Amino acid sequence: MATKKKDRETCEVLCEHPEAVRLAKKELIPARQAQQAAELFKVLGDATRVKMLRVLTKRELCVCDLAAVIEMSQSAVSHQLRVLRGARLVKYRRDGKMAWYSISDRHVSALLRQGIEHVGHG
Amino acid sequence: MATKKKDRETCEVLCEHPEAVRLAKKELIPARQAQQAAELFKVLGDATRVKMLRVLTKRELCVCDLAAVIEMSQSAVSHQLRVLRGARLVKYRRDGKMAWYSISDRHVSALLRQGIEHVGHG
DNA sequence: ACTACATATGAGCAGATGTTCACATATTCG
DNA sequence: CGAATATGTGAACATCTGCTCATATGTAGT
Repeated sequence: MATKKKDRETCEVLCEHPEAVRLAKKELIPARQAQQAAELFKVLGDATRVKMLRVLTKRELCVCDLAAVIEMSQSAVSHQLRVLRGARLVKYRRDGKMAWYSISDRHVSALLRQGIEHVGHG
Repeated sequence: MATKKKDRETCEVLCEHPEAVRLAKKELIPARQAQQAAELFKVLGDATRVKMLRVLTKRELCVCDLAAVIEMSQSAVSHQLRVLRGARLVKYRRDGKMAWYSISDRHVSALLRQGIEHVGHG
């Protein structure tokens, strides 16, 4: 915060296309929304979490099984599940000692799939 | 690297659901593909870049104008454009002193829109 | 109660990230 | 050429991230 300077006006004044700037500014996404979207993408922006989410798209798994599948320590997986839970990308269900996780909803798996497909044919 | 330990076997052996693990492992996304998808999402995982891409979805802009629109220094914007260019998320066109940028293709804007929409109604 | 097991979490650390600052490059105009 | 302008980039810096390790929490069975 407190990063807003008036220095920007220098640029605005010097810019070749004040009209384009004015129009683009009106279409600019609100900072809060950009931040939220960025945070969503940031959570998806880790190979471990991508693998986890991909697996959880297909089937519900407990923490230990998930750790075995992606070949990471239980601790690491648990930490990442916390992140995924915080972003509401996974569903959580407790059954005795076990904690079962699965993908949160169709939007999440669609977003994930779209990202994977985008690099897949590249 | 070199983080692969045989400790994992402990977990695999102890796990309650070896069958589920075996099946899930077969469906597991290749590490390379997960890494690429994660890198794509990582690039989208920054509020400044989200704002930039959003603006560039609507119209082509030069660096200076883009800096004015999102109220960031020209240098910061240029650095981020380098990242976006590296990920092939933006198109680049040079015209004299100016460099014009716009969104790369429909897939990118779709992915971006989907992320923004996902947080938008939350 | 105690033990065994599944999961969660805090500290610490190495590596990545995003901004600023200073300067380099490149193009246009006089 | 030299000055002005637009953009690109390296270094330094503070901050964030994801892992490991140790330990805490919670649950089931004896």
